[in-house]
Amino acid sequence: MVDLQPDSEVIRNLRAVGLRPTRQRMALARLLFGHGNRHVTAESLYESAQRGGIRVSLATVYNTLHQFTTAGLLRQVIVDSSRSYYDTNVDEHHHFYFEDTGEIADIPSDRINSIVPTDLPDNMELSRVDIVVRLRGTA
Amino acid sequence: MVDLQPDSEVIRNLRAVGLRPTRQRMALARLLFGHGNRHVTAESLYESAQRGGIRVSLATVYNTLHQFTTAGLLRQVIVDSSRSYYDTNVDEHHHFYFEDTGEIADIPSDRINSIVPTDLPDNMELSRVDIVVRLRGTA
DNA sequence: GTGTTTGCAAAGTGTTTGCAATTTA
DNA sequence: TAAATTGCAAACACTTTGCAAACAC
Repeated sequence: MVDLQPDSEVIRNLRAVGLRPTRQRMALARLLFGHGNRHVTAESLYESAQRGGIRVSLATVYNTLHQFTTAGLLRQVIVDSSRSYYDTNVDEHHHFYFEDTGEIADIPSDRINSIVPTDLPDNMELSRVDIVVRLRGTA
Repeated sequence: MVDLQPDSEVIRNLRAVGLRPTRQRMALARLLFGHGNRHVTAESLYESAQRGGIRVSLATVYNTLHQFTTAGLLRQVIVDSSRSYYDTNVDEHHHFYFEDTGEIADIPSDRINSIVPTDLPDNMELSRVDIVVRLRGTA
């Protein structure tokens, strides 16, 4: 698996959002943004890092996920009341959540025209559709 | 505030789902189902109980929420990745989630015809709409 | 009386934080 | 070298669990 992002680009992207390009942040940025969309938890990203031989603490993974989210590089996905998931796709879109495995997949936009999609992944049945309209007080 | 449910009815309803009508379960059932729809967390229900002079432990509140959910009397609402909310309305419907206060309100069904409701509560603005299509493996 | 349920306290899980050591600019 | 970042371990919030005492039937 080739990593197409040169250091300079990763550095530039981090600087662009006001974050110092430390070894840990660069490595995590590569894992997250180097190969298409990902859906991660702190734990899963930490494991990816370990497998990739990246020395980084779990605390730093948590901090980095928050910083990237605040910077708009990641978006939190709420599908489980006991774990936080993060999505590298920050565009407006929705998700399949596989209850059995805890995995998440983007719903292709052409399938979400009706709220309840009729075209589900193979061997999967609908558990339920959750729609949460999140509000905040006006300024 | 009058409690319209006679003991016999609460007992019958609990028995109907295979749960012994203990003092704690009856009292929690009254709190939950006695006065229209409620959206609770373990902590909020525990506080309601305390305010109402009901002696029940937090552990029992957790256990009871699970039992009621398994029995189909409650439904879990996933809006926060660190707390579990339960809704006494188990019919298909959706929610407003007030990020500032952590409160939940049902979305009146006539407002959810378009995915993004145009008619929001006063002084509230849209943070975002989360749609999660929850799937499980076929049998 | 027998099996179920409760309450407590301890343990568990995911997450955050204080702070000294390290790294970046 | 000044400020930001890291990693560790301790602290945290929420939730679950083991087990003896209390309760329901």
